[in-house]
Amino acid sequence: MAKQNTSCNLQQCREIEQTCAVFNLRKASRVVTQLYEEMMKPAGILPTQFTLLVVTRALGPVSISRMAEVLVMDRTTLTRNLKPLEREGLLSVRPGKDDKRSREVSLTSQGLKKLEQTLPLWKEAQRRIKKAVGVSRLDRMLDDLTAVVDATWAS
Amino acid sequence: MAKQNTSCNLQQCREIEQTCAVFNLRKASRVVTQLYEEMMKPAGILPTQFTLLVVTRALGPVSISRMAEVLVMDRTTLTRNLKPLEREGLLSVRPGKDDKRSREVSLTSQGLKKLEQTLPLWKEAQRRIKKAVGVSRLDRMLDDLTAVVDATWAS
DNA sequence: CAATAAAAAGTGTATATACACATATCATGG
DNA sequence: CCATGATATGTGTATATACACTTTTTATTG
Repeated sequence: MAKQNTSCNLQQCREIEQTCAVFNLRKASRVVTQLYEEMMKPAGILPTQFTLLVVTRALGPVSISRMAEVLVMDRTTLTRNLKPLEREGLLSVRPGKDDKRSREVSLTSQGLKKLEQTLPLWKEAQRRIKKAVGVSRLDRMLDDLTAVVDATWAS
Repeated sequence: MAKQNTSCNLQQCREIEQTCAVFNLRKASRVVTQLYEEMMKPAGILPTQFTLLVVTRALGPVSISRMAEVLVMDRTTLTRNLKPLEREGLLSVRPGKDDKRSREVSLTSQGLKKLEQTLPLWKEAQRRIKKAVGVSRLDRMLDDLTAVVDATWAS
């Protein structure tokens, strides 16, 4: 009897592709990021950057650490991601008032303008993906994604 | 009457955070990637790299373009992502036999060994996330992620 | 108050991602 | 057979991501 490889045979590798959480999450992220990038191109902003503007608007002047916490993102990643937006004058990052260690991120008037300009494009992207996968499925997935973040973060 | 900002007010920005597909997908990707990275650390391999080994095993000797297609990843991204694995001797990338333009990716014996070594760690990571969010929810999410990829890719 | 621990942030390095552009090879029609 | 378009890949550049390490400032404690 020819002995099959017991571990990591073809069948098993196919199963991994289908069931691996990180692979499928990253794959979906790539695809959806592409869609939003395409839609937001007229505004000259990337979806990741749009997110930073939105969060800055929501949190008001906010420290980098606090913002990273909300984004569930490494602090140093955020520091670098702020750079292009700072350069474009959409955000300002200034020394904190009370605590000289901290720096506070604020939306500039240009940043607000960009936000307003991008909003309809974001809405159109949301409409597209809703239409493509269905509202109920999308809502369910958003709910599940939040659950995954909360549960994984906690563990 | 003090006029509120009609667009991009605080309330709206909070709603964007909660409903934005790309933001929530990327956030979940970050968190889950961290978990798998942590679990796979003993094997000295990153989850993204583990995925490439799995796909190479599943597809056998395969061209870069074909592999990128399966991964739903830009071809040039794959080219770069193969580099560390090639350097480590886990994959080989050699000129194609028939078509001199193409290059074929294969798993080396070291690569197979690494795959077998990492598999139990991957399983443990899968177990962890299943336990954290529940099997039914995870299965449902994987299903939805696939649907999103298919639907978005098509549109 | 001085020493020391804790907190906030930045930098060096490495990987992941994709677009625009360039190069090499293959296929096809005259 | 050769010109031309299609195909397979690589490179330059830019952003996204996080870890290890460092620096600066604040808080704690003896």
